[in-house]
Amino acid sequence: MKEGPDISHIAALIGDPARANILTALMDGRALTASELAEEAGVALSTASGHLSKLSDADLLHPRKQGRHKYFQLADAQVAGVLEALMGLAARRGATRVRTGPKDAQMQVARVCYNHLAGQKGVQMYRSMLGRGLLLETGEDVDLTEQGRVFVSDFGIDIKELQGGRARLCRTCLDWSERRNHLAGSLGRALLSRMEHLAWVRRDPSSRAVLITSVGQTAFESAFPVD
Amino acid sequence: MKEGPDISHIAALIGDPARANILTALMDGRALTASELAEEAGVALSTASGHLSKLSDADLLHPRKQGRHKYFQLADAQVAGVLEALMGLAARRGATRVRTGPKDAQMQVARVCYNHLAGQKGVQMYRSMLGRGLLLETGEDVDLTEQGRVFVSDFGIDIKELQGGRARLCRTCLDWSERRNHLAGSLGRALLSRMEHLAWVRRDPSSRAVLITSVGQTAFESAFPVD
DNA sequence: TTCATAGTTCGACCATAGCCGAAGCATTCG
DNA sequence: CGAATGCTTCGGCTATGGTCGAACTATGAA
Repeated sequence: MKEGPDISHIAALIGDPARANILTALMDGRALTASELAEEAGVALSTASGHLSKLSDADLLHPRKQGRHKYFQLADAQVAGVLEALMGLAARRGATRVRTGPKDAQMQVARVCYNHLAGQKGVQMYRSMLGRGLLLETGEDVDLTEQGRVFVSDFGIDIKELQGGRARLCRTCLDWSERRNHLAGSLGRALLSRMEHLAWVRRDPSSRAVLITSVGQTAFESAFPVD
Repeated sequence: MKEGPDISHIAALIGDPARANILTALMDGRALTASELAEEAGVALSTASGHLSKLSDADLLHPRKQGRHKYFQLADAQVAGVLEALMGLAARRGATRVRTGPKDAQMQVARVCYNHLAGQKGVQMYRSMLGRGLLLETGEDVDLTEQGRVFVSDFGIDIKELQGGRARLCRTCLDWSERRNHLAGSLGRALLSRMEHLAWVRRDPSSRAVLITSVGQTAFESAFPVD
């Protein structure tokens, strides 16, 4: 006896029905707010808040505050893997998910966030760059790899000039419709600007929507493919 | 809400410290008795018995009665996989294990159980045959594959003759020192008898120990290799 | 500034379930 | 046939922890 007690500790965290609902709701990698998770779990907000603290303390969740919201995400792929394995054992399906997002279809596809690209296309670009080794994700923040610098230069962007300013080159921003990261920072701004210049995209003057041209459609997909 | 509650149910089972101790003690695939598991978990036998029922009801454990003992084993590799994944997350080590087995070293290596081979060598033979597709394991019981029939015939055993008798051709028997299965049944008996005839082994007349000859040592390893 | 929304903390309540010892079966051994 | 061992069931105790509403803090909007 006196063994490592931690497997039981973690399993006990997952073992509460409310917490299990929270975790399964986050299984697809999105980030949800405390209120949404409370509803998902079927408990009061105060109760959910307690659960979310425990899950975060145990490093199963990764919380971030954005404005007056607090978004929660699974801490990493390993956590998702454990949940996956448990689901395999449980062999049950039918978790209902919250479908959340903006009403306007076009805004959901692509829009401007401050001055960089957001929406499905923004997330796609981020994930593509990450998956192909152009970006390095380190906890909260993100950076360009050497390979990424080459790619960006080839794209027609002068990195040295960007780094001159006070703004951070790369930053992550949580996409509020996709609930995933996309790229912000001066590089994010430069990429959108460059795509406008190449006539890949056109900004709708009356909204934040970004329209993708037919030439841009093809070019974007080949520049930022996702598996 | 109203989601599949089962991931929480299973996780809650693993989440109790006593049950987690029981499960980790079984992680290496051995089978242990209720009493041993009670000690391992650090609880009274009555308490452990309740835990073991719950784990068995949820199909995490596979119980078998043998004589007046009741042996418990992890239900399958998937269960072990989930525990493994949880341990990876918990990143803790140091579970102490019960070291159990007969005192006599030679008996532990190889001995006769009824009329078939038991001990390390018996388990090795069983696992080798299973791993190489000669044996088919189906729940409680076991059977020869077509490939296995060829192998056994080549070994000099007349299968048709064995099948004539009332006894079952293949049966599993739980090895009390290794706590794993080995092969019993008329085939198990025939294999031991054949190995005696080939002078691979010699039975100690004063005990149940089986002595392996030097020629047998080599031959056995090449006939029943394990990775 | 004032109001509304999002989240946290606190206090009180209460049910679940883990725990043990004692008694009851079942199986083997002498 | 007892006697001993291994396990299960039962009853009663206790504590852990999940739950909510209400009060409080922080951020953003009007």
